[in-house]
Amino acid sequence: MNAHPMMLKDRSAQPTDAEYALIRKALEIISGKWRLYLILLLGEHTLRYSELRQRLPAVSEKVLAGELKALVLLGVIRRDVFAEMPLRVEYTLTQKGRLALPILQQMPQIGRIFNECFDAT
Amino acid sequence: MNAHPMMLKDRSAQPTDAEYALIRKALEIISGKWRLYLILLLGEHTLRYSELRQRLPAVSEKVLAGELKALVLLGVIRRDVFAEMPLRVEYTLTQKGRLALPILQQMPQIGRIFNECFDAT
DNA sequence: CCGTATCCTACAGGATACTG
DNA sequence: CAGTATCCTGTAGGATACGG
Repeated sequence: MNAHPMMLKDRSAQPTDAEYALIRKALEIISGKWRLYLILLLGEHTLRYSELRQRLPAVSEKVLAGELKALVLLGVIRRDVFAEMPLRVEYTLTQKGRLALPILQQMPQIGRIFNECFDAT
Repeated sequence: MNAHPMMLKDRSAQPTDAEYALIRKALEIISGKWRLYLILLLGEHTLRYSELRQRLPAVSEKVLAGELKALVLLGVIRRDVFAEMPLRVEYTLTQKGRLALPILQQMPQIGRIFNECFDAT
């Protein structure tokens, strides 16, 4: 493993596709108004669809369902259906999701840094 | 400092505005196709406008200038103008930017996790 | 060299009604 | 309960030409 994740050789180097692709993939995971928030919620407990809805009052059905589907496809979360009556569907972080979680949990800290009002030099 | 950045009290808790606001702010810093990449580039050296252009061949003038302006406004980077001939303009991370850098440098690792092909349970 | 100024398009995100 | 199916809108991002 390299010491520095963004190691470019010299000042005139073009961004390599490989380096940039990792960033794009990372952004795909967390981008959008709700994706990162969903991941952090599911980092604490497995939750059902209706429980997620309660925690995101502002998001529409279509969007929530779509984001969940996207996160499943990306391999961040898993969807488990229990054929009970009434139907129960639970969402849980995958192993990859749990691996990424410690890094993603630092994101609010970024927000904290830029809300603070100290010298901006 | 709390052990857990996203600590909700119980399962029926609504997301507090404060918690979600931190996430929104963090996303504002890194979202968009180029913002995070720009920050990581400037985490290595101070760069001039033309040097940034060379490293982002695919981005248009308007977008690059706009993203830089946004990052200045957010307090992530600083813009220094040197009244030479020809004109020189340099972009550098602010103190806040440097504070956030170690966390942001972990983002490519997220990309790496989800490019790997291991069991996705 | 270091950017604006215009114009344009696709798509993220939302409101609402309906379904297995 | 756990979602689709439609329809609609704003804006992020891009192409290109011009300006200090």
